[in-house]
Amino acid sequence: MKNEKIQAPKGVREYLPPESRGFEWVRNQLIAPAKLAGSQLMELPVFEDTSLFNRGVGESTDVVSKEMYTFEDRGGRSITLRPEGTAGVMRAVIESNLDRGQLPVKVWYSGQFFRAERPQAGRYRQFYQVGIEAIGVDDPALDAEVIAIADRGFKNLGLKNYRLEITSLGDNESRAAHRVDLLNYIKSLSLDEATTARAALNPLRLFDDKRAEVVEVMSKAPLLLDYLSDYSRNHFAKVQEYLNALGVAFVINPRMVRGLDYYTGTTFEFIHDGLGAQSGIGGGGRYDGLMETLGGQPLSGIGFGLGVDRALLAAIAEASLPEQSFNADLFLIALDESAKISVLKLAADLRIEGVTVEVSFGDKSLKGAVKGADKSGAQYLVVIGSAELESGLVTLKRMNDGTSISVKMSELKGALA
RNA sequence: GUGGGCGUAGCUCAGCUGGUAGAGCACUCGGUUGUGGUCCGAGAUGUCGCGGGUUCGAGCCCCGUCGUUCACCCCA
Repeated sequence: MKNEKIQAPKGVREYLPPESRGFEWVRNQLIAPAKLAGSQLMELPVFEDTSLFNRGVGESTDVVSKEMYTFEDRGGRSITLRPEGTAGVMRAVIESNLDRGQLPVKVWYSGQFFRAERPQAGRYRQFYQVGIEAIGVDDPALDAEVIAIADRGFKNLGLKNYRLEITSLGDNESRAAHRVDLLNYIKSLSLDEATTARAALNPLRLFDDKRAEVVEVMSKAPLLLDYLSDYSRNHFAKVQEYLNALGVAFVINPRMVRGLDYYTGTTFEFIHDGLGAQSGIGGGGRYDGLMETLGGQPLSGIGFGLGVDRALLAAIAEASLPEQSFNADLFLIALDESAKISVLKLAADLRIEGVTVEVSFGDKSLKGAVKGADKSGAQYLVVIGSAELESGLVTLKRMNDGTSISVKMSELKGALA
């Protein structure tokens, strides 16, 4: 009776060797600019009280209304696997009073997020993001810096075939004025029921509809950018001025819609053209009311989330992923049982010195073991048997050209250079 | 939640108008005593996703189901 194999849950993307090297590299490259800018790590739980997302992300969003992994724990509490990162950061900041010191609070995070969507190219039920948040200061220069940090991350990957789109969603005053006119405009259209329902939840969402007829009528709809208050307009103009000064290329997309309700003011998205339908590789924006909504001080903040899975796909699409082969410096083979202890000890000693050493295991023939050394990509090979143990001399073989020299076992490290 | 494509050896796939399965790569062993890559030889491996139906006979046809993938919706 054979046991059935267990598969990974639907929609998860795993990164196994050797591909995991690319994933690791991409994640490190994406977050490096944030560290250079003074952000510090925040390690957060992957599950939170469900109400955090209901309140923070917004009940009207698809993310909350139909894509959350929500379950009851053994104490009867409603728990949700985090679908995004910002709400959790805010919760932790408020809970631990991190906003009582020097502002802005600057943090970064990295990890898994979960949305119960139908999987697709570049869209997974468990996906990886790196992100930053800068909380407590409403300065357009900070907006520009945050955007530039994200842009730098993508440039670190060698990506070229992407664009940065920005817009401003304005302050409450701006949006209220626009909303009246937009709703009136939408009312004048003859839209189907489902679309009208969407518009009632958030009229801006209609700008995101891909159907040709909807795109057509919405092209004449009033744009939020034309309703910005003086404060918001000046703020947005400053952001653009700084981005230009920093040499960060962008286009203004007045119809940009984001899927989370907390965004206000500066909002941005990075779009890559080589990924199929799921083209967004990162996005973010300012959120004025979020802290207060979650029970904290009325502080503004700005942040972004970058999709590691999609950034990796983009790097692969652009062939910008560097060769990430893992090469040990040295490969050791024990010829017989009597040499095993010496080999293990030698490997351990060399590793303390910072040398990467692999050891052959198992009852392989010498030929098989050397073949293993070859496949490992190790630069050098040493075989140890009774002769070596007696003389203290080993044959150091350079694998790429097959040449070898005789060296003292105690001087191996120097010979590896 | 809706729709399309695809499930055959570890991987990539072939398999004619239905006659109880194949290639390449990878893997293991060998080609004289303690040294890989190339070459040569030998070898192991599949409940053809699963269940049912049609048929003398199904990898191939039909139905269902599960998985996977792409797209809609939405988003990283």
